Amino acid sequence: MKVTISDVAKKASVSKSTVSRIINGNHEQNTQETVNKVLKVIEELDYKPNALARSLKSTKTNVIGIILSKLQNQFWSSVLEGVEDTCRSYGYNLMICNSNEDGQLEEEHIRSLQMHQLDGLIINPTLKNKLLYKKLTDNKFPFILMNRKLYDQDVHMVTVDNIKGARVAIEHLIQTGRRKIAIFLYPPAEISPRLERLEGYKQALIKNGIKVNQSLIQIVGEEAGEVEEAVKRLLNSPDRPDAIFSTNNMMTLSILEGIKSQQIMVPQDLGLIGYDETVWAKHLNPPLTTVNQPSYEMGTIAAKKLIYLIEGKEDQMAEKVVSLEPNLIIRKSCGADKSY
Amino acid sequence: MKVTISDVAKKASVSKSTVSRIINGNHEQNTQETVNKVLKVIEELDYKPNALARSLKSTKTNVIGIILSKLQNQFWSSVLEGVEDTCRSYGYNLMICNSNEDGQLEEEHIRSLQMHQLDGLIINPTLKNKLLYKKLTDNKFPFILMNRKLYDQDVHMVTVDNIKGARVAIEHLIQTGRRKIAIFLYPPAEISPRLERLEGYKQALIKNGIKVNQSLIQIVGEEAGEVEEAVKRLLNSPDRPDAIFSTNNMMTLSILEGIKSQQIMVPQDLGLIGYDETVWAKHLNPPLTTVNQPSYEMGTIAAKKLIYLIEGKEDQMAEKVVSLEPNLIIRKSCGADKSY
DNA sequence: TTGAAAGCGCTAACAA
DNA sequence: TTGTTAGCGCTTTCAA
Repeated sequence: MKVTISDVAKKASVSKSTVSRIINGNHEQNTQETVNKVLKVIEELDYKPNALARSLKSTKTNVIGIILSKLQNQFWSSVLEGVEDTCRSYGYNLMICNSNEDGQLEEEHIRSLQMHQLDGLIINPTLKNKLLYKKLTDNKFPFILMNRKLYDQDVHMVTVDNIKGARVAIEHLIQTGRRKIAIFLYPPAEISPRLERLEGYKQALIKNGIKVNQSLIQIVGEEAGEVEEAVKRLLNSPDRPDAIFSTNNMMTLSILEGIKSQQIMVPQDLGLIGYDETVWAKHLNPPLTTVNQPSYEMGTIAAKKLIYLIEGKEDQMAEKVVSLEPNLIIRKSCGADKSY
Repeated sequence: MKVTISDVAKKASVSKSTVSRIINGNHEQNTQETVNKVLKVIEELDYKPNALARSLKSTKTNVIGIILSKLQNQFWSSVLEGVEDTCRSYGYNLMICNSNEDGQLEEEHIRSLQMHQLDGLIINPTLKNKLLYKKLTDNKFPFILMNRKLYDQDVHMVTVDNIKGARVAIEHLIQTGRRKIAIFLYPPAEISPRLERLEGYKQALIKNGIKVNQSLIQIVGEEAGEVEEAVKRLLNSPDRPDAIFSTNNMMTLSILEGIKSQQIMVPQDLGLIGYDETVWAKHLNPPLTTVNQPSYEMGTIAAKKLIYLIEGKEDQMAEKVVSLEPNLIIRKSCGADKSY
């Protein structure tokens, strides 16, 4: 049997309002006696306030939502941990959805989460239907976009400087003597991390007087095997590169696979830098040089931003668009460390 | 401005009950005319029913909760994906919490989730306070335990056969000529996957007439560096093993680290098998032989079980305790594949 | 075929 | 210091 505030009130011989005041900590005016009495009954009955009823009145649920895709990617599970930790420390619960990069699904999730009256939303947007975010803004619904930029709307975002991430990686390759550097990308479409990494790649080349060679820009599909095939093709072409820059951590594993099948040695014959630091990067053969993104911080910052927004503490909040800094973790795969 | 059922009713010149019937699909008795009229207004106003109010009446939220720890471990993110996919396909939302192996925190999460009137809970239990699960059972609160067994209570569980997982791994090592096989474990306490993996290890040895050597059973703490140290110590002791069985995927990376620092070759000098298949296992040097656990299935099964339980479809549900089968993925690190 | 009204469990304004 | 009451947005019984 569910125990409600009325049960507590009855058993303690007080009114519901008194109980309500006490469970909400507004008992400055109550006798210590009543407070103790009520607290005792709450304990005895193991009374748990119904958050639904409370929220219905207060129009505040203390629940936020997060819409992600590819949970299995370590980058995202790390972001999620950051969000979860922050939510807990601020007294919020978290609802999680997986959009799977499907715009339709993303829309359904947003709708469903709004029906549950969530206080706000953190989204890694699919960008398939930009009207979605526009509607949220129009409804004054608090939300934060993460990782991918929405260029033409003035919304809160937490991103990483992807131009810099790519530039630093490519410049490092150039400094250690590589000249024919290939970049591997999933189809950029309008996805800013992909576009920006390509941009950073080009900037670094141009700045160092190296001509951008279109055939070294490899845009590959996400189906199994496509990356391996592209690597093999490229390594056997006249444009064979002396280094590869991979822009995704899963993709890097496939690239390695492709390289190995060609009996090519990393880093002697080919330098390699991957995007995203992971637990396994340093255990690959050779240990992988990576561009590290502050994923956990991205989660904590997005969550804090959202909570400030919800609680009207815009003053405590950083700029509307936060851009985090990536950094290069140098190991052996890029060839800078000559101890092989 | 929030639009409520009253707004719709007013604008459509019908009563709230009529609107309610229509949004819930109970409009067999309504004129097609009224239905269309109301639907049109709902569209125009972009009306979204308030799930809080609805749930307050119906005492059903269509939200379930999951309490995990170590989200960053691929095993768990894969489980989570299974749960999420299943929830979506059955029309449930998912609240996620991280217990961080902290019994106190676990209790707070359960309490908080119950306050939110969740329909049920999936838990990877810390087992720090068994009364917690007892109370859930006493309250007839639907919940499923995952991965770790609760031995002395009759509850719903989805687990993997860890005795078998370990046995298969060890038997494979024995068959390929290893005799001095070490096992690395985090402190087992009452955690069934750890206890069972140790049990499977012993069973396999005994069955093959190999004496269990206590100094080859390495129980190591979870602090950074402890595993590496233990590996180094063991490899330089008189009891130096000819194979190592790692019982955790993170631990395996540390073991590899320790091995490398000793200039020992895997698998020539030392065979190695790790627990849990991961995206990176096949890319390690040498490619890692692993015991694969059906993690995604564990998630889907746990979620389905819970939903059946919530919806009173116990008949469609498998046994109260489901045990899944692990399988060995043979690569080079164990030494069976002699192509080195 | 539709509507009126009670009530889910809680909070808060107002009254005592 | 405490209680009474209205109402949050919805569903559902009962009546029309």
